Amino acid sequence: MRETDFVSGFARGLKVIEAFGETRQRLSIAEASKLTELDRATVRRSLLTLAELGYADYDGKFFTLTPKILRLGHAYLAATPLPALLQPHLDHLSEKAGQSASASVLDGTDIVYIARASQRRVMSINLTPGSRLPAYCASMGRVLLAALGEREAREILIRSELKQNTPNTKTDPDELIAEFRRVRAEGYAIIDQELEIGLCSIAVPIDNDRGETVAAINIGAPAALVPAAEMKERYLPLLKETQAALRPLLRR
Amino acid sequence: MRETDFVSGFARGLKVIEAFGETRQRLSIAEASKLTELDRATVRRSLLTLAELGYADYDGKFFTLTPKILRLGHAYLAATPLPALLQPHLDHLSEKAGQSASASVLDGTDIVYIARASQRRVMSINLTPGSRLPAYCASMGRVLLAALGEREAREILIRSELKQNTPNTKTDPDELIAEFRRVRAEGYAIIDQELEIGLCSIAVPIDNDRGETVAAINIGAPAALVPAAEMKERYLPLLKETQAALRPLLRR
DNA sequence: TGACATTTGTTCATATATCGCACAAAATTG
DNA sequence: CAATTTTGTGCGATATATGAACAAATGTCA
Repeated sequence: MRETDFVSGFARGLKVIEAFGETRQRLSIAEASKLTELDRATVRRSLLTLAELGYADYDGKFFTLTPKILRLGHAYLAATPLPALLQPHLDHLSEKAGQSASASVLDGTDIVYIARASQRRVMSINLTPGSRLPAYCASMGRVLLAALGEREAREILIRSELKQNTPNTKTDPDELIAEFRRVRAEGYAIIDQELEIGLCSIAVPIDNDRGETVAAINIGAPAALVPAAEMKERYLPLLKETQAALRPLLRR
Repeated sequence: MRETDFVSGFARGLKVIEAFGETRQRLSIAEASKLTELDRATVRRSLLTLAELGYADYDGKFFTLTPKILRLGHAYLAATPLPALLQPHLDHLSEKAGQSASASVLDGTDIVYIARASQRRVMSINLTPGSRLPAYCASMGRVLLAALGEREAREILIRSELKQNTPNTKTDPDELIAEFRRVRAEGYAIIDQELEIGLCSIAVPIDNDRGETVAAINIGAPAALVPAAEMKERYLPLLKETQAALRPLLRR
């Protein structure tokens, strides 16, 4: 790509939108400038542009995003067949398991939820399409990283902030790589309260007809109700069933 | 705002992202140019910028959005307290009613879902946060338009494409305005298969402590199971309960 | 409180980058 | 294979980014 095929004003603007993501709903120009490491004048112009277009509100001091910004992400959810294709299968799976079922894909060091069928939410985490979790400590993340191959998986681990969320969290890259090898061999990943105390989950990959992994699906359950040891026998058959039902639908 | 406080390259880029929304997952440069009414060279630069940043894939012919684009919308959902605040109440409401419960806000002529607790999906519509429906024929839309006051509501109706989705759909502006008056007086709106045959819903406004309507919540049910006539007695008390529980939480 | 220091928002001139047109090349279509 | 559509690129006109300078607001400390 040539230098002139890049619209830096656009790139800067997107960076400004993402600056709101870090649990900051209101940003002053100076704050946004710090977060994005862009010049204050530049950030100001981006923010005023967002306000002019209705993507943000401005009270003279703080900018806040408006729901119109959801159009951008929705463009993906509406236009991509995968989420809509997975949804009814997740509903069915969730129904049969009596637990929440989700689907996600990898984006950098995170997994991104693209569909979800939830039973009553008992966990503190509120997950919807678009929600993100660190891949290294999520069952779907393990499955997706395992599908990448060792070198690429290791590169992502290096870029990840391997945080000890709970006493159970595995944070040693070599131990994780070994776990990916097991996941590849056995076809599923189980997380026993590595992300949050009280939460277990089990995931399997979703492959297209070429055998490429395009997503992962999982079932999450409260550890109090379903000990990690029982996750496999209770839910793996259901996940495998869903996996098999989806394979012929995923052409390309 | 001064002319020079507007970054048109940014605005053009956002328009390009939205072009994917119209159920088009793959766009060529020429297609995107037509949809956005932007010059081909401009669209090409925007698309290549998106690809360079990882928001889009490019196979040399077609561009597709990647899940990274969800970061943009998620910045809103994560940063705005309203969706997270509403979610547990919707879960509870959905549980008690045995039907799906949702929350939405107004964006132009559309309502935008910001949170949802779904029971098994029987309807053809797959709704997630970010999903949009025309306000004039949705129960939450009626509630939100009614809250605006007559002149503003009428302006939105004028801009709306008042489509006859089903034989039940009300499309006469004056009839709709009269209905808004009733909604304001009685505090709820019911839709009887105006959007889709077989789907009924009932909605109430969610006000903050100043009495400003900040969102609407609803319960949707299959007409086959719950006739429109029964929606009020079955669900209005539950909705009112949720509405009351939320009021003290919405300071500002 | 009031003086000083710091942070924040805004403006401006100018160097730089982008836009959109026109043309050429490539791909698609019938 | 000719006609049509789509894509890539060079260039002049135009729009934007930059960083310094200033003004206004905010914070700090005696």
